[in-house]
Amino acid sequence: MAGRTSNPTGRPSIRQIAEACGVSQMTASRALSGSGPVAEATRKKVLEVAVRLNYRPNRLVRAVLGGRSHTVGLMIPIGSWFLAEVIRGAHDTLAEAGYLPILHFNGDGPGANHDAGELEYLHRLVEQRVDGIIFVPSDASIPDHYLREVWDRGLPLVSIDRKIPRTRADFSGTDDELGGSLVGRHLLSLGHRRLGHISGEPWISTYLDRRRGFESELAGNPGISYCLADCRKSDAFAAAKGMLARSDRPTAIFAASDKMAAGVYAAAEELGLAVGSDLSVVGFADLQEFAHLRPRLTTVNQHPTTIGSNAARLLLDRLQSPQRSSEPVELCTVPQ
Amino acid sequence: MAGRTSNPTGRPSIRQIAEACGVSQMTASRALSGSGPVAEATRKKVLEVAVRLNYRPNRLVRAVLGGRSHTVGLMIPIGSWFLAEVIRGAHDTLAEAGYLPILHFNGDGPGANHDAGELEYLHRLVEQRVDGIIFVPSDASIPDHYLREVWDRGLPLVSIDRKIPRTRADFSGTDDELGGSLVGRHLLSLGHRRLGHISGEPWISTYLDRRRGFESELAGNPGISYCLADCRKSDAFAAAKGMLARSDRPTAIFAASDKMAAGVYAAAEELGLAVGSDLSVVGFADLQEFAHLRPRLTTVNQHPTTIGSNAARLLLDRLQSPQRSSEPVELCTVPQ
DNA sequence: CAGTTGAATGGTATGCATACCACTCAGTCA
DNA sequence: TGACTGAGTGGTATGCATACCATTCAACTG
Repeated sequence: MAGRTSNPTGRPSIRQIAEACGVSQMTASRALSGSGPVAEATRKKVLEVAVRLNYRPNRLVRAVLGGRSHTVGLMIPIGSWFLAEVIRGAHDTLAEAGYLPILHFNGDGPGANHDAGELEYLHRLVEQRVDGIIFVPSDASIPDHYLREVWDRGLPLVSIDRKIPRTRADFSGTDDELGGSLVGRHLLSLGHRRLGHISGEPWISTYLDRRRGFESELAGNPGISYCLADCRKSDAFAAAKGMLARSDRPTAIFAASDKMAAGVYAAAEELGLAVGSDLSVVGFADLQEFAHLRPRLTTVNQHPTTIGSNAARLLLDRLQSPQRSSEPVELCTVPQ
Repeated sequence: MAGRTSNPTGRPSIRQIAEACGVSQMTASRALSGSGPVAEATRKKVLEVAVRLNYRPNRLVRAVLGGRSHTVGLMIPIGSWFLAEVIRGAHDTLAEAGYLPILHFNGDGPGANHDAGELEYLHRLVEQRVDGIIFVPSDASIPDHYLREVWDRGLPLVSIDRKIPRTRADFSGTDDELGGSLVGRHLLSLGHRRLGHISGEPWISTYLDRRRGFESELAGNPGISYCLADCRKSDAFAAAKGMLARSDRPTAIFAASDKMAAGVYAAAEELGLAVGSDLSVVGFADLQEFAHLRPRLTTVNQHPTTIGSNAARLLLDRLQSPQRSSEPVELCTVPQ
């Protein structure tokens, strides 16, 4: 029963329906979209034939005609549970608004080479005529020129997790400064007076903000000793070992990410220090990957699904009221 | 310098370029695609103007004309590290072949209600004219009628991780039977003679195959005592407790997934049994979420990126040589 | 010089849904 | 009866890149 009609694509178009019913394409279109007067008998017949032929309207054509594809580009590498949850949040909010997310990222996750891959990916999304782009800035210093290119096309941009300077992109992430100060308050309230902080790449806003919040919280208190290690994410183990080998070693360390916190655990183990009694460790992110660390890691929840959902919301707002002139918007989740 | 031309979408089309150069659209098209003879001077001018106007070809139009969108629907809920890695693998392989993945899944992950959401999502992907669909069957028994609808449109389908009966879909997953037998062999070689197995939902091929492999490995050996718990994923804790409370409790338990293995750990802890000495536990999946279990969980690596990549490869093969008649293909990664 | 290449170009149809216009025909009112 | 309404329908243009055909004009061949 392969009663396939003879159009090139082999899929039923509105024309097949019209021909099968003996009406014009226009009438069929009106009946299907309910956007005009159609005789009841005609409407019934068209709908019935549409169901029988398993007709589905072509969103691509609508996109070409209307100039909106109702798709959004997600340049988010799925490298961690955190980003996977961001994607989930963004997807759900977009889907509810009738938008579909197109995933396209630099395979190696944040930190991969930009100028080669990422720019090409961006172009592919533009060629696919996405209505906007949600992206995670890479670890490298951001070559924002190509983002400007996208903005110049009138495509709204939302950056996730990290703010990027000098670019007209909205932002969705955690209130990192508040998060850092919460950690400071927490450790002080536990009675710690010798504190350490292991920060990340110093050009990433995320780490700077957490550090600022943490340090400003300590600043008001007398009798505090504080040491700072300003390192790459992957060097946390070495940095922590250096910090813990000192005679006046800190009794509590705030690691700017959970991954670094795991490095601190490892360093403590190597030096024969017991996390929990000899040393308190606080992380940042509440990553599932580290949920089984023992003793359990104290950490800051960043609500990644909310971050993703907020990003989608920001984008949808731009799409629904395109006042291009308005300033970038920042939407932060409250940590912990 | 908003020298924007006056076309409705506000984005430069090939016509803008042609007009700006004083040539026909055809010549511009030829110059840009390099698909015909163009005078060197003309080509240079067209390319220069294209760069200046920041022209990008419209893939949607190409899709409408050619009947192929070069997009693939990914109905894969990002609920776990495993599936996130599958998505990553599929993305990378698709991207390399010039295809873009469109993500669309039932927000609640596997196990969510099918007939309502999932069918609508499927229709949305069809309306977006994806060239094929990669999907993860849900926990529920599969109502495959709507998949048949997709297949009838000529869209290739690939199912991930779980085989679904009576449906013409290719399959990419782990060789679960082999995996199960590997676990059996491993535990026997360690000298265990009292073995337990905690299996999952009995209508999911994954669990059945692992169990079959495991049991057939034990079958040839004399003097083995074996007990089986056939439960839902979430009941593993209770099942393990029941198993371990018996006087002839097993010395080794094979849990059909890492999550269940975590349940076994918890049960052992509650009963005062030490994992490692009193009890050996083996999981299945090698999930990052459970990488920090102590003592370290013995588990079977399923190579999720390879599974995703294989799924994409199967789909691309179908798209490149559309012999619709050929039988479903199964591509399995070798575990461990 | 008629005729044949072939490079370089333009013209037009294609796909598909929809916006906008025009038309027919019944019924209504002055 | 002529002018009007409005439901129901068809015609055609729209967007944009490309496939295919037709044309021009130069440089050749015989």
